[in-house]
Amino acid sequence: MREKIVTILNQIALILEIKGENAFKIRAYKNGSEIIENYGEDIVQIAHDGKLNELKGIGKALASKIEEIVKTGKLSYFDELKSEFPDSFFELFEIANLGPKKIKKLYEELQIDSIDKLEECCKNGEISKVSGFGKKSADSIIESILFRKNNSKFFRLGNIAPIAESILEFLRQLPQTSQAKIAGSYRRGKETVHDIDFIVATKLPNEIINEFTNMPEVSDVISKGKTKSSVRLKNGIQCDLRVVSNTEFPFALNYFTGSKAHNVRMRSLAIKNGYNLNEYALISKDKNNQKTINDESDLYEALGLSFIHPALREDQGEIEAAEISDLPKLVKIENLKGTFHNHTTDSDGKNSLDEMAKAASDLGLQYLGISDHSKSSVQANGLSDERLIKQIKEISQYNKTNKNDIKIFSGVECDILKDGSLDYEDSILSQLDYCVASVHSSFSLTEDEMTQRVIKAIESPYVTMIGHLTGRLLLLRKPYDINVSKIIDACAKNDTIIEINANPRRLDMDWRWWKTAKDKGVKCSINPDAHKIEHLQFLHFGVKIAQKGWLEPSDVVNCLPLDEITKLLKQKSTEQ
DNA sequence: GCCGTTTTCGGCCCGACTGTTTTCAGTCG
Repeated sequence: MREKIVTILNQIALILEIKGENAFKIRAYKNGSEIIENYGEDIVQIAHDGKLNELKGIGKALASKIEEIVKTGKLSYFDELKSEFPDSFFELFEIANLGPKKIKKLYEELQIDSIDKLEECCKNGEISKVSGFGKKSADSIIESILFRKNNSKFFRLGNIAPIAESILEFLRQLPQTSQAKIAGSYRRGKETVHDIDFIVATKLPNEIINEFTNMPEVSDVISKGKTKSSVRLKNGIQCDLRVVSNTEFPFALNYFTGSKAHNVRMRSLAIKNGYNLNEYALISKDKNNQKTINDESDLYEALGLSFIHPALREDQGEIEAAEISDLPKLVKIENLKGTFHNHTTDSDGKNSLDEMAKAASDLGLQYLGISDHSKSSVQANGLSDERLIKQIKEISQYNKTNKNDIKIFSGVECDILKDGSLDYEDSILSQLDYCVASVHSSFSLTEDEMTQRVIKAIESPYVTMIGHLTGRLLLLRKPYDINVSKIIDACAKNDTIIEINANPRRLDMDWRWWKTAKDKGVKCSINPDAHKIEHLQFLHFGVKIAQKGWLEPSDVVNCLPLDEITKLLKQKSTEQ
């Protein structure tokens, strides 16, 4: 439903652009679409309660439209607007360098209302009849169409992290570089990004830009100017470079880190304080009040704010919190003392218990939870009752040897069966230190059925935490229908932990929900879902997501040292 | 269409690059 609202509001904005409506009205719809997309609670519930216009940016008009969508599944205003255009029309906005003005022209003069027609008109040269479209435009449109066919628009954070970091390293070691950082949604730790933004401070911009466009990873140069350049890498992702002076660096870094909504707040705050803020400077209207800004924290301070961690810059209350120095002290990777969701060769992992234990110990962890698949996950070589009991004994033996100086907890990733029951009898589950319960089958239940199914598992005294709550695979598979808000309430009531599955394909539960969960007292466990030793590194992505969800070490159970986590797990098992 | 510590009207961020035309409009971030 959320997705539907987001799409409708967004498409209304596009149509209004075509119609040449007031730019601020268009912005209001785009804004509304983003607000709904990023809102951390149950938007359907809020709509039912008639509380939509309590959200900043959603006024009367948008609220009533969203309510109509929630109640009827459609919006008559939108249907009316849309009736003039075929569905395929909206594809045109996905073509790079084509915006509303050009699309309008193409539509009016050549009746282009789909990508197929657009491609045809570019190829047969007809497009040059329209003023403003030359050969270069036609070629670049054809190229964009081809790219869209071959690549999805977004990339997973985990997939591009290695190349992003290696390009950053390359830029940093250039003798002309004085500072370099990655900005954009990558820096904010978004789960998917559509480009990587680099900011470099130098006195020799031309040389930096030349080095950038000549990197071996580059497949083509999209643009190249005096202060900025864009390239496409061989793996398909776009990289943007901004070159600035040392003085401009903190402003450029801040501006291009965003988010857009955060920037708007920053700029209006600047105006309120008698400044003008842009990507190059903070200019005081009063010449005697010019501030010295050496880094981002100086900038925040100048605006009366404490430093806001990039992960929080989504205009989700961070500005208000920074004004009263009430920002969370975010969890960091070094706070993690152990982790729980990990597989071994006993089910579908690639490394043995001993290898996993050693790798975890090498990372400095004090404890490692082993949770292989349960028997219903036949495809993953799930453990039968006997094999699980055997593993429990092996782990107990292993702990006695104290090998690798790490404590192993005996767990299982237990399937939540279609009716919400668990994959083992209580007599087996009670022998474990903990249990991660996950859905691995029957994904297409209705929202109510799926929600009830998972709640039933949450209510089991043997379930310690819920694994990959929505089952989503980023850019591959949608989350299954589940009412996250109700799940959070059930977890709060039953003292059940929710995991952040740190596998970059999942990053589930979504960061947008964590603030709500935290406020309700639900604890988090950051788990790599490791199927081999290298996967333990996924914890880094999990921490980013936790940071985006405002989580502090005290919200994350695997920040507890060994003695305290042992106590917590025991407590849980004696409640039964 | 939204918003309000100048509050119900009047403002809402703006600079760089490209491709086209020939001084600028459109797009992007």
